[in-house]
Amino acid sequence: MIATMINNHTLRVDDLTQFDPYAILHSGQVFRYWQTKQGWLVMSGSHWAKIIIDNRQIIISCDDANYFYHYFDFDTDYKTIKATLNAPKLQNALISGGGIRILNADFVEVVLSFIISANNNIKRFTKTINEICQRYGTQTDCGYWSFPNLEQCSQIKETDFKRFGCGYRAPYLVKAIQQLKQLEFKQLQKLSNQELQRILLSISGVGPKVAACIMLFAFHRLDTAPVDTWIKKAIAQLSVAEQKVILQGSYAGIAQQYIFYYLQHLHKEVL
DNA sequence: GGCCAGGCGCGGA
DNA sequence: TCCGCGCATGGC
Repeated sequence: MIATMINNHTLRVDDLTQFDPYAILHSGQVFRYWQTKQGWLVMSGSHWAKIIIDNRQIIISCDDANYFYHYFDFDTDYKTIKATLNAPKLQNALISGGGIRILNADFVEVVLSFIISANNNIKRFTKTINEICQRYGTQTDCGYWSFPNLEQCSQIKETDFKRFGCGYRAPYLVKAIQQLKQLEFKQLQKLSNQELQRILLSISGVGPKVAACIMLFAFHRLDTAPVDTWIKKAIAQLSVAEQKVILQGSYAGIAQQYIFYYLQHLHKEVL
C-alpha cells in the first residue's frame, strides 16, 4: 500500500520511500507547482492538490482524490521496477531519484507545454506556461488558475502566444490546438505505441522527443524514453548494454527520468 | 557577449 | 529518407 484514499478530498501517503514530492516536482514532468508553508501546491489541468508534509507524514488535500490517486500513480510499485534497472553507472541516479513517480498528467496540458519546451529552457517556458494559464485559464478555488481547456485555448491567437514568449512556436501551438480538437484521449489510449506515436507526430510542433514526453507523461507508456540534449550527453558515457536499459528497456521512461533529475537538478556532470 | 535550452519544420540532396 | 539550417528569446 503506497497511499490510501481517506475521503473524496484527502489522500494519505503510507510509504514515504516511494513518494518524494521534491524529486517528482523537479523532474521535468510538471511545470505548475509552488512551494507553500506546509509543502507544495500542484496544478494539473483544472485540478489542484496541496501536498502537506508534516511530522514525517504526507497528506494530500485536493479537489478530487480519485484524480490525484491516479495522477500520482499510487497503484504502481516503483521499488520492484527499480530493482529491474540493472546499470551500475546508474546507481547514484537511481538512489537520488528513488521517490520519483511517473505522473498521469493532463493530455492537453502535456502536449502544449512540451511544444513550448522545445529548444527552450525550463525556467523560461515555465514562466510562459504559467502566464498563459493566468490569462486564459479559470481561477480555481485554491487561488491558482487552471490550464486553459481546448475551448479557451482556441481563443488564443498567434500574436498572443508570441506576447507570452512562445517565439517561433506560436503558429505551431495555434495549429496544434485545432488538431487536438479532432482527437479523443480515450480513443488514443487504446492505440499501440507505434500507432500512438504516429498520431502524435502529426501534431504541429510535435517531433520525436515531444511525442515521447506525451507518451510517457500523459499515456504512461513507461517503455518510452524522451531523449533530449541532457540524456544524449549522459548516455554517451554508458556501455552499450546500459544504453539499452535507458533507451529500449520495459521501463526506459523511468530510467531516463531518474537520470534527467540527477543531471538536471542535482547539477552533476557525470553519472 | 556568446552559448545554450527536455527540438522542430522545412527545403534540398 | 536523410541532412543541415533557421528559428525567438531569455538564462547563465
